[in-house]
Amino acid sequence: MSDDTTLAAFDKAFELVTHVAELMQEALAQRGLTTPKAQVIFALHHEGPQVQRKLSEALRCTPRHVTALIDNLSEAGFVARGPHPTDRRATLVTLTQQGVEAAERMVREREKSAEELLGEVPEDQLKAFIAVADRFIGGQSDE
Amino acid sequence: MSDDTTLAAFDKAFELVTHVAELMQEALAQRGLTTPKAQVIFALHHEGPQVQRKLSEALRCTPRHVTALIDNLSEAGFVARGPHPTDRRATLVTLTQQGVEAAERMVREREKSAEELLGEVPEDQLKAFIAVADRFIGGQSDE
DNA sequence: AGAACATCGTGAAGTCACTACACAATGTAT
DNA sequence: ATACATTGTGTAGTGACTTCACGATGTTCT
Repeated sequence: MSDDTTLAAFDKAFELVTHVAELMQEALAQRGLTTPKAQVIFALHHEGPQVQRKLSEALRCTPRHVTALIDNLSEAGFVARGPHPTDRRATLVTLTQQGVEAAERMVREREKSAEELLGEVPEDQLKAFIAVADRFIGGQSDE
Repeated sequence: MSDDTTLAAFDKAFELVTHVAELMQEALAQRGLTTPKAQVIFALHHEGPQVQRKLSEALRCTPRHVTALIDNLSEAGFVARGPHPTDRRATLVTLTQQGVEAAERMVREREKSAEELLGEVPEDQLKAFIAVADRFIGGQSDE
């Protein structure tokens, strides 16, 4: 059947992964960020201030590492620690003004990049892309 | 309003990247490998025995790191160091039997996974996927 | 109330992937 | 023969991330 195309599409997905991962890291590095740090900023941006424990779940890393991440981000001025209103063990992490601006800038750049890269692509192609991507994301057994 | 679809496709690409990267790492970890180690094995598999310097270019990492990688892979039995026929400074890295088997197994699994995941997808959708992926990748692919 | 236990964040220490620098051995050019 | 380039590796360091132990606080149970 279309085995060749199937394989080509499969390989292309890996190529895409490599390439996009690289692009993303470069873009973030330019702003002094790494992927997990950006994840923190995004999490705070659209979930609001959060406790570190919650962030560690969102990033799927240890609470200890979140401490380090927040140390780093707060030193760089993106976030700030504050007291939790009811639980005095917890600290509430909030985006600073600079953090909010960074988040918004990244959102705008996402839109700009999407338009630049895919603006001319016909809609049905995009939908096919999404459909195939969902195949990857959907069914899978790691065994 | 293909803008929405454009953004959706863009975001989907990132989702795909995250997901596939994870899948790949899990699959490799099961065999005691990491991404760069697997790259070494593949490079040797379809380029034949190579000098470390060459591998460092293929992996775009420092020669020093290749040394560490090969130390590791050779300890695990996947590759072996041998003398270079003409240049006595260089060592020639070769796949062991176990290394060859690992490479072949991974190739087979790639085919199996491709079939499982994308086997039922119509060819024109796959082609659209590839076309869109190429938009991301742009004008350049190394290798 | 007090004892027992769970939870939040962090210090200390370690692993792992990776880098920069220095260097000995070898190859190449003049 | 001298000078320089190149191959691989030791030493040392960074950065992301983990496990373990602990003090401070919150919760529950009698």
